[in-house]
Amino acid sequence: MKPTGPKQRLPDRKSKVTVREVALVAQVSESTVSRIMRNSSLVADETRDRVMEAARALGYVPNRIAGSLASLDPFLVGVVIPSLSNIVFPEVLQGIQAGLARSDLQAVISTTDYDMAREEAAVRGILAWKPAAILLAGFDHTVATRRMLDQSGIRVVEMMDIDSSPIDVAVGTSHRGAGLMTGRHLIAKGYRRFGYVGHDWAADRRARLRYDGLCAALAEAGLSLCAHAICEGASSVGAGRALTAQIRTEAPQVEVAVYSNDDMAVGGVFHALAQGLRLPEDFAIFGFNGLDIGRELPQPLSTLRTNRFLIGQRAIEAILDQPERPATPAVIDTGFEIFPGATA
Amino acid sequence: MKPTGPKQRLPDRKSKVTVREVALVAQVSESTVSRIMRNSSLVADETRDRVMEAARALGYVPNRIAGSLASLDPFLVGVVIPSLSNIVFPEVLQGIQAGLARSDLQAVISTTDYDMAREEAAVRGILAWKPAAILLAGFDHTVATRRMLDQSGIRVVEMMDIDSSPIDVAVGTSHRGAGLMTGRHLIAKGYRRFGYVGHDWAADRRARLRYDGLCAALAEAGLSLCAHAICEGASSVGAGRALTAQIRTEAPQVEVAVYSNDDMAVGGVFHALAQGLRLPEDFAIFGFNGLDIGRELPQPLSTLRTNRFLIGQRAIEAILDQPERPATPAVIDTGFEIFPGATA
DNA sequence: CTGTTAGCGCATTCAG
DNA sequence: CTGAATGCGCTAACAG
Repeated sequence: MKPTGPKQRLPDRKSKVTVREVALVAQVSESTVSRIMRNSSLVADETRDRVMEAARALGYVPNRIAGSLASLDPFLVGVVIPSLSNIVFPEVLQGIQAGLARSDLQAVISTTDYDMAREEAAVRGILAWKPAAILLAGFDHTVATRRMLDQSGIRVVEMMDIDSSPIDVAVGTSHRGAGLMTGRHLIAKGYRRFGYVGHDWAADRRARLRYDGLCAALAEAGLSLCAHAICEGASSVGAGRALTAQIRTEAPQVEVAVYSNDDMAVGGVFHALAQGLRLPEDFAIFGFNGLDIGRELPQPLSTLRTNRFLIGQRAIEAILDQPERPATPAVIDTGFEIFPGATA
Repeated sequence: MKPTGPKQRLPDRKSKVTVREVALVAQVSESTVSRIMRNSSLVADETRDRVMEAARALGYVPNRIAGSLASLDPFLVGVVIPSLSNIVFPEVLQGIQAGLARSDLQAVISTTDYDMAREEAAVRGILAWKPAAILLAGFDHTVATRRMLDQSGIRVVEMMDIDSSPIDVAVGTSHRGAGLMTGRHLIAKGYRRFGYVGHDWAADRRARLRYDGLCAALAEAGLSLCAHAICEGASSVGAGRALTAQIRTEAPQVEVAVYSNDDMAVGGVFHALAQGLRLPEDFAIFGFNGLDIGRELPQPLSTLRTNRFLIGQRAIEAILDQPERPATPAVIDTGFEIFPGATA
């Protein structure tokens, strides 16, 4: 009982099947296949079925490289972030992926290791794909990067921070404001002797902004920091733990330490735990970010919560809502809030 | 003193500058520009300089969409991972970015939320870009995904796990082996009453493999688990903490609990800390992954370390070393090791 | 509703 | 060493 109809052989591995093959099998023109693949209406159902069947049988996958070239429509969005080891960036990426889910855009992602020259290379490489938009972290870029971004005419989102003037649109929160709020909150709680435990500012300008805000708050109250402990390199639980030990030795009078972020602060809590210090009576700790881990500590970490997921999501929404670059730069503030916790 | 030569106006924002414009300005043919932009040798230095200058002045950015179409060379590599909220995946991405740094490939990244249908869509979307390779997590794919992957003929790397037969190449470690090693190690240390604290297996098959390995090790010694505590949904410090409280109540005889991963285990440590339990005398805790956080706990977490960064890096190296899919599937074992710690 | 005709911007033969 | 021609695979007007 062998069927007599034309047997459709499965395509060889790697044999490229294009609109042409599909059109031949379905007995229609290439344009018709193209229309159908792009859900263009105005196609007879019967034709559509025939074409879809042929496409399925052949395992046809439309070539977006060709499609994008022909239509000049963008199908990619570039993302350039400093790193993935700081948990906040994966969180931003989650928001980006969530925002992208309802569109047909895909993300090309590069990391720079906080190196502006690498950022420049990444931006150049991504612009070559004619993306719908490019998302970056922060406002520090080389002049060449800035020039490329500007000339590209595409939408540019500077994420995380809103303390400078954006090229196009900035999405994030005010880190100086966060520092200020931290200081005022702790002063209101009665603290007077402040310490600061931080990591390298060269790489992390936003940590510097928060520090500045904190100092401003102290100055308002006629106070100033009693002690500093700053490590080289990136923030980490280990560094926070070590620096806390150091500051406790060098400046035992400090009542409360403000940390550059929650990773560092968790290190501080671990030091306190290991030493049997009572928090916040013997020593108070205040972080920044509102990481999940902080909430699950034996005593929840006092910190200032920001929403990194929202930053990524809003960034995508902004470019989806308005694909053309507007005449004047905009700022989208994703805010922050004090999380009282129990360590300060 | 106005120069008389032809003034080169800076291009308008968005005015597309192509090889054509550069060729016109530099007084050469488009082919010559193309050669130079691609570092092809066989070009006179003088010509090269003239062209480069023109390109720079015009702010020319080669269009990779067109380039890729014309040359049929791939410039992208696709990455499809379940999520970014589990820290291990950003770590894998770090390795991927590191591996990519020395190549001219860029990564298109999609997340699936552990949904095989979304994985299928992501794979389809990425294959449309004709990537050099596609990197996935695990071995569970829809038949359609498998078919596309197979027919694409490109390199396919299945990451994380090496407990099944790969389509092309698998890079990761044996999770069943890890579970086995965990059980044997703890039995050798004298533990006899085991509990298990885990998260949802439906989403995380590797957790299941580790569990199976653990049970096998217990069976070898004529033992079996005294207690289970499993939560719905993803792993988290909070869940680990809550389930630890539960298992301590329901099965107080348990000497040691094996956790599905370090996030859960850290939650267990926090519970112990909050309850004033002595680790490991009153209760012992063993994790999986070897996250940084575990090492900085007041008592370092006993766990089994894997190297996620290495998985990503090796995956990229594999495809760079051998761009053609080999005849027979391969396995790259990135290994694991016991980290003794102090909690078990 | 469907087919035909032109490119998209570049890389790649080939000639010179 | 350089230029002219051809086409990558697809979409976008146009006709019909």
